[in-house]
Amino acid sequence: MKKLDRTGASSTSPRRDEGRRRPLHERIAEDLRRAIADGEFPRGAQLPTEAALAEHYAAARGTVRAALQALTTEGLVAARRGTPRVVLGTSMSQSFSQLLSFAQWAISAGHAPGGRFVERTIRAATENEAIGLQIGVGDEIVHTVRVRSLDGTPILVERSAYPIWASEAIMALPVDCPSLTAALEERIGLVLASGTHTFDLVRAGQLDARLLGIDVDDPLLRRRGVIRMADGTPSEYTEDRFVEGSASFTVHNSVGHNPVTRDLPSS
Amino acid sequence: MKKLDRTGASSTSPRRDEGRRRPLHERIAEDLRRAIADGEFPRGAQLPTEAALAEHYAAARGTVRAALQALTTEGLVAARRGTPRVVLGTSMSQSFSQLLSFAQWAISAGHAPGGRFVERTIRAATENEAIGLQIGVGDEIVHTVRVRSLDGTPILVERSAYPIWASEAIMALPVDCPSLTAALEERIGLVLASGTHTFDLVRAGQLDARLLGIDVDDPLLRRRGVIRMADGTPSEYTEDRFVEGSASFTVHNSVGHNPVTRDLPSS
DNA sequence: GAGTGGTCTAGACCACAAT
DNA sequence: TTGTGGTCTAGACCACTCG
Repeated sequence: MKKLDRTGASSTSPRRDEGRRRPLHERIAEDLRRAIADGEFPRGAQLPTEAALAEHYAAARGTVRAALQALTTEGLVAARRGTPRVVLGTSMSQSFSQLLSFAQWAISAGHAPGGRFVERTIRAATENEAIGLQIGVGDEIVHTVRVRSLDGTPILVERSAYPIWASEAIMALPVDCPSLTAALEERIGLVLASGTHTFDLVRAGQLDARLLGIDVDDPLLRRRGVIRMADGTPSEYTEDRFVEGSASFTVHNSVGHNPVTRDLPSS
Repeated sequence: MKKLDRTGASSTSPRRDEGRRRPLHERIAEDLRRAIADGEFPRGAQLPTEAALAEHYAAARGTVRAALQALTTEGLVAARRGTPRVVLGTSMSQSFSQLLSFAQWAISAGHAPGGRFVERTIRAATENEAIGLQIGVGDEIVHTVRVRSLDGTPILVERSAYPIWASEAIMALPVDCPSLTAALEERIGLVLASGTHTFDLVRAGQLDARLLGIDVDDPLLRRRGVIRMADGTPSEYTEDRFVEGSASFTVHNSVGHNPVTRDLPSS
């Protein structure tokens, strides 16, 4: 347990919101994640006890438990009464923003993301879009279609609906825009906080086939979902269609924490 | 907020492990889930404050926070400093066991689950199976193939690998077994605690095509994953292949809680 | 300024696992 | 029996939102 240090947050240059001291339980969680990823606690190993961690960080037990609970919900460790926690895996979840942003995910995976607008229009919301964005059917939205690529190869078509208050910022973007998430955060301070994602299988339509260079009947892995801001207001309703073999998605769940739902197919 | 009562756990007949009094924070969370599902707190509504809930349940604030954190990670509510929590959705996650068990999910959705063994053999583990079960390549496992149906219609083929210590119980099961999860819990006390699931898209092979009555090239939605016991020991490695249009899966994530990973395709 | 949720402390008792 | 994690309490201070 030598590597666990409390040094974190080297406040060399407090840029923007960054330099702000992070909560202790987050730093403890991060230390443990790193220690696990570095192989200090390999799969199957026992983590230090709550008491040991509390003493090491000079923290109360509740603070340590908050950190450990985070690791538990991430599927990294398992807990049982009577024995120290056990390491389940060595590196699982990526950062939150990496799931919400194709571009951030691609970069972290060592690939070059691309995004090109095929369509940008203002029109009335369909029923699915209205439900997702929590507005009325027929209310105006910004509708976009983008082809997104990895290292130059197109792998998905993205259809998105945005609330009308985002129209100006979206229309002002260049046609080639690898990360809309980053652009909107920079331009209008839009910060994402939570999301809901549904996965199923669809056939390519004529548009998908043409944009991706595949057959009209070829299957695509579809991810649909709503992205929300911190107060729960939806900021985006998106449908991604991935080419066969281009991506997969992994989820963790446990007794005390269940983010996944199985559903009968909807429209 | 009238409906929120602390009565729960009417210990009329403490059968098996059931009558055991549940933790207060779980009962609070359950009350709130029910109140939200019943429309008492519709989408967009504000939940009672932590202080109000603490007084209502005669509980400490920390206990109330534990309950509210559960709802947050389930994607039901969002929290911001300075204002009461907001309801995001009215019913999202199902119980944990419903994701791990096809049968329990089907029943809760009002359908009749079916399961028929097509194969039960003991053989050496493939590489994928060995990694999933954390054993050596070539170690003996129990391999099963089952066709599973909903209301009589076959909708998926399930291939599973179990550790050799489960072989006796599995071989003893009848050919028609709607819920293997329930059977194993009853017979050898196997209780599941956590899981990891990966979703992608594959083409049916000859076996799938024959069992499901589809074409060899038809696409299937694949769910692969490991199910674990409370101490982290893997008890099952499973690959499900769903017929197009027969099922979809939904996930929630948020800034403080990120169960989902996006991956490049693996074998 | 009043009230909210976020963080943290310092205890306590319990159920359970290992010895 | 000892030590673990699970639960719960009763405070405290802070950052933030809202009127």
